[in-house]
Amino acid sequence: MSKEQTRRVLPRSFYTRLDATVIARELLGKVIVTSSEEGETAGIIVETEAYMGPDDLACHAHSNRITPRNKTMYDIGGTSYVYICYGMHNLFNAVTGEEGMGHAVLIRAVEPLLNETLMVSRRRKEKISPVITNGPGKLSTALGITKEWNGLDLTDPKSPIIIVDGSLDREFGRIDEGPRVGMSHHTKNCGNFPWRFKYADNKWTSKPDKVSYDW
DNA sequence: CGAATGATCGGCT
DNA sequence: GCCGATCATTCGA
Repeated sequence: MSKEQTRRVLPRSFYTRLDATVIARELLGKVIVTSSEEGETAGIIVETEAYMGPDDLACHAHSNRITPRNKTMYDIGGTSYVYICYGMHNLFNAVTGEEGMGHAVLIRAVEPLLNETLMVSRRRKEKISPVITNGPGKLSTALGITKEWNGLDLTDPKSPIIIVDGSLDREFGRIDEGPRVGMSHHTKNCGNFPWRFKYADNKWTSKPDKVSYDW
């Protein structure tokens, strides 16, 4: 990563604000940069979901419960929270809020920006297409994110994973809001909170691509 | 210690 | 659209 990009790492103050839905929205268009021995890769965030602490039944931090898995969710905003889902997928979140709050933003899709070749090969595919990064598990594979990167400081330029303000000369258009994905068993209340954010006209977003309240 | 459960994905119909 | 893979994690006995 260039010196110029390093200067644009999102600062702590970006993450420690309230609430997570604001940050989830503002993370759209920002850039995740990862580095490993394999090389450097980067993607533009095009889809996010907010998870908010004790009152959000779908959040790992609901009811303020603390377990070995979710404890980094209570760290200060700007920390990475990576966990294994369905026994095989690494899901990447940016912790938000102050220490102890248990808020985070899940990154659900990115648009490849740097080193498509490495991302395609990590996904064991032949060519670049949205299937490389259009899901939370997929983008982690493409960017080389594993649970070993849980608890890292996303605001430290020396971290293997950081989020920068790409200052991209791009117009991303309208933002869709809708219910979060995978909430079918949370129909009680939190299931239909409109805490999923995505660019309406970007082909790199995940499925289901329809934003609906028909349930 | 055993059973149940996923903030998913990919293959198949 | 449906379904099985696959296992870390959590919870209860």
